[in-house]
Amino acid sequence: MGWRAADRTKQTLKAQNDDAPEYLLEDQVGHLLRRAHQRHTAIFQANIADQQLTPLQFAALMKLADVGEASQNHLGRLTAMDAATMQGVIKRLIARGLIARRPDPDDRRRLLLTLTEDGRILVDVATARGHRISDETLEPLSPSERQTFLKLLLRLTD
Amino acid sequence: MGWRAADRTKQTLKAQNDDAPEYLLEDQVGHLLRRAHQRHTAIFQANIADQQLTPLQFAALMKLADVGEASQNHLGRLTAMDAATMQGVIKRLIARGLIARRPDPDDRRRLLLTLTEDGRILVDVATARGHRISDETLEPLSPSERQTFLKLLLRLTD
DNA sequence: CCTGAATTGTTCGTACACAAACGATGGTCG
DNA sequence: CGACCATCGTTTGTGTACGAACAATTCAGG
Repeated sequence: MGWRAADRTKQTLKAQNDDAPEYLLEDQVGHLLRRAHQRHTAIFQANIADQQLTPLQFAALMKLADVGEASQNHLGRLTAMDAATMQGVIKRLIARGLIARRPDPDDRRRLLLTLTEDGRILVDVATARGHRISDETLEPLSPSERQTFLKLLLRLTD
Repeated sequence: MGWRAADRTKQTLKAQNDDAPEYLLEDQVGHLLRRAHQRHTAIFQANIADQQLTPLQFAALMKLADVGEASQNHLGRLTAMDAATMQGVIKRLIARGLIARRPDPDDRRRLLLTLTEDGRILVDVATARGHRISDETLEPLSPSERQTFLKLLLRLTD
């Protein structure tokens, strides 16, 4: 169709002459957040003692150590994980014997999660690593910049 | 050596009485980066015109519109995607007819990628959406705070 | 020229991430 | 009491993310 070719010409000219609506990927928050998160997980992998432990598994363990006992969904909310995602994370942690699951006597829908002895040991070892990972992630910033950044980042988190 | 045992005791006491070495998940950069990224992708989903288009597919399209033509690996580097990840992203974009692939005459290992006419049309429509998505993601911050945040975030991105 | 190192694209396996639908259970309110 | 609705855990399907291994190709050095 003739109009198609005409349109394409116009489009090409517009793209060449007018760069007002331009979109630079490297300036977009989403892309920067994704890259910063990528860098953080790489730092995590390099510094966490246990090579099998992932950031989400680590978060679940630490939070469980914090609250002592919680149902899957509750722990998921505390760690910002989807129920379906939590399903897989918990399954792998149970398979490794780091957490245990027992039915809630007061609510037969719920499964209560607790750390096992091995889980508690791992948490003790990994806590220092966690702080080191956070430090190394923020290493490009000065102390005051870190504080500013974390304050602003928190406000972009619902 | 005596000072060693003394130090360890001091550490243990410190750990028991003082909760300085405690680990609060919600204060850790990695967790905050993850949650901010989650929130951004939710905003993306809600605001991008095409419901099938994902953030990564969008990034690949926009970058390809920017550079005109690139091999898979090259486009992957430009968009911070692993070669294996790029594989899947490109496959889906080709299946939807948004990009085309042809062999590089100068290097038979390479496959050159370009936008199709449909891809170019989608890019034109989605550019405004992309800016709106970035704005809405940064909405909790004031203009000067946004500038500060983006500057600091960029420095945490290798 | 020719052998070894590097690059390109592919596949496989594991682990998030989330929408959607499901059965089982629990609480509420008429 | 009984219908209704919310919540809990599970499964399925699609789409990132990346390490690892692979064949084909290119390139650099001797």
